[in-house]
Amino acid sequence: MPDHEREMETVHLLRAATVELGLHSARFAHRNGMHPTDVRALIALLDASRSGTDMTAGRLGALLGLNSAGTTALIDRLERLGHVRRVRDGRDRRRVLVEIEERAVELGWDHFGPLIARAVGLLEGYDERELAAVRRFLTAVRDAAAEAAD
Amino acid sequence: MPDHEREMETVHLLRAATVELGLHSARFAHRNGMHPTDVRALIALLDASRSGTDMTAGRLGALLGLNSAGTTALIDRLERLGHVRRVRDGRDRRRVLVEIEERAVELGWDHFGPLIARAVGLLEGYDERELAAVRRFLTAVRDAAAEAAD
DNA sequence: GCTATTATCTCGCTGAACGAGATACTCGGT
DNA sequence: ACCGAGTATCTCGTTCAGCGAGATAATAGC
Repeated sequence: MPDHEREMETVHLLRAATVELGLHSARFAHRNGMHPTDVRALIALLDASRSGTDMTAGRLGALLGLNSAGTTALIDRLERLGHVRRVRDGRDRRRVLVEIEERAVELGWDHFGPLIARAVGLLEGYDERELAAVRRFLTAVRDAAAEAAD
Repeated sequence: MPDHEREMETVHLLRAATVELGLHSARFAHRNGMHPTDVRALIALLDASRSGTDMTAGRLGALLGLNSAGTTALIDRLERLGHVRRVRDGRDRRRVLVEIEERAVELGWDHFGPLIARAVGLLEGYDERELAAVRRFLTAVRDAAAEAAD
């Protein structure tokens, strides 16, 4: 049986980093009178916006694992806080598009920006092979966790 | 202004991996009739057990950011499911030590074991410098997120 | 046009977590 | 040895996120 010590310790490091990032996200939520789910919703909206897709209420709820009632309540909360707005889809008027407000984007950047900048700065000191190693590891972990969904 | 493209994409990868790991943990919770907080509690108990520290009710609640009422309810839930047991501390009889049951450890290993094994297997293909790069990155991210707590 | 399907919302309920305060135990000072 | 301050946990009543069931509104197929 081989010696897995350094590899195992690295996996623990990944978990520790994940926990701390979760706590950091929870602080953002708390500081702005929100819940973890609300933050996840904003992140999903930013991702959609970045990729040019528009987000409907139903799709958002499905992404977060909420049922329709919970989704409505979620969007109500975010709308009340001024972080999103509801827009009826003109093509299919059953659908409600959820759009993120500029204010929410700035709020998120204020909180997560410094951390992101620091991580980017760190990686700038890495050579090509080191950066590739990090990317390969993160990609594989992401895919492995995603695959386990069945 | 420098080109941050590859570094920024790597940070997005980290976030994606974090999200997927969170979902994987949520599946474990759901599958066993538990809530995210319960899983976090079990992880904290495993960490304490690994480092030989014993965990009191109060310390557990503080770690998870719960107040005393919530902590009592959490331990009640875990005890009802047979995952932990309460043990009065002999030295300071105000304190309640929370000990994890072997059954819960096995349950966790069944769920997270395959993912951990896969990550370890991946890292075995890395040379010394690549592994060090991954460890350096994760350590720095963990510390940066933890430092932001104030 | 009429029916089936899809998207969202409303209502009533359960349960996690909170604040306030009760209870039980420990420890330092006199 | 006692008393009061401090500490650890638990109890009670409340709030609110999320669920299940079902209502409402718009679209699509025949």
